[in-house]
Amino acid sequence: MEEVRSQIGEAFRLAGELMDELPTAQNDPAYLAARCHGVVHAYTTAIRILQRYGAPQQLAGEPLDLLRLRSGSGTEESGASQFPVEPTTPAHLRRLQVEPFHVPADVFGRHAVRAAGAADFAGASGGLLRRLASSRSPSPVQPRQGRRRRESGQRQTVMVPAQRTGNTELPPDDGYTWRKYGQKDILGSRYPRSYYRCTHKNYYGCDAKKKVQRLDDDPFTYEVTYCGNHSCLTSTTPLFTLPDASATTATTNSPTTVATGSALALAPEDLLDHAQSATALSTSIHLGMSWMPASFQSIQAAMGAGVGSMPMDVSTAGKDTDYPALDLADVMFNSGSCSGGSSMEGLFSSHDRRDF
DNA sequence: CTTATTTGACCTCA
DNA sequence: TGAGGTCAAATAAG
Repeated sequence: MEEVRSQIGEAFRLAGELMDELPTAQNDPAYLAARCHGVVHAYTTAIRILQRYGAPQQLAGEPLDLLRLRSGSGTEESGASQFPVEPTTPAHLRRLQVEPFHVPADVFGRHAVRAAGAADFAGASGGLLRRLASSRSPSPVQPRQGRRRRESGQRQTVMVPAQRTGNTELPPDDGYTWRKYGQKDILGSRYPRSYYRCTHKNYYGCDAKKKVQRLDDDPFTYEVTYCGNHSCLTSTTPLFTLPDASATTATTNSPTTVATGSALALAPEDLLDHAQSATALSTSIHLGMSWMPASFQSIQAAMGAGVGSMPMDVSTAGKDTDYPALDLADVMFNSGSCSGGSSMEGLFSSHDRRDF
């Protein structure tokens, strides 16, 4: 249940951040879409956890099913109307290596790597103080075992643009939560390389890791190398299958979001199954993504009328005024701050009493 | 109190 | 042998 709370809280937090960023990011639909992806992902993860606790499939899947696009009602199925991924310097987004490995789709989000970036590049604190302390009392170093570097099996390198709003020095987020465990100056590189592993390593034995390094010739682009698969709970959730993943709009989306629209944890064969069979979950998410473009127009419209009214604008601007998803959105966006306190209780007080 | 970050030291491998 | 990857103590932050 803690994980559910965590995921729901994360979704609220992301939604709150998204609201805060709307004024500055309103002209960046690709970024906004990525942020919305993050919110959906958090909720989806919570749903999957709840399903493990025995929530009926139908009930647990409802919120996402509510996102399902009424295929007959819109024009979103045409490639040209897929959400407008900004052609952000395609050269920066190209994939360097193509191996049977897949990176998360949400490379533009930024919630997961907490505060690492600022500290990374500002060069903070603890280490220096510790150095001073340890210099006074150098402890004998015990030989340690198990530092294996081998397992260079699955590896994938992608180029990710730095954030274009807020703190551009924050390393890119990919929808997972990472914990930094090292930083290294690389020979011939102006910028250090940071090493991250999955936050859930200790809980789920998740071995996913990534290296993040800024490019020498383009400090606003990060080279992110993913190593290993996520085996943790949240990360096994197929993140997003972007609309074109199954066919139609390969030319309209950025290479990164197109080619990498699946979770790390998915093996190639899984991806095929994933794309072909379109499981309930992925379908819901998938269609939920398709729901975004129309919303953007509403968001843009809402900008002029005041952000606070956005949820209602979304509901009224959409073709389907009975979009049940809007109830979810309404809850999300009307929940006030992302701190989640009272609104979270409002949502889950009854569940808590059920003592999962 | 718990969790994340920093960073020097240590380990592996080319 | 040295570059790159990892560990873990010290520390910061919430």
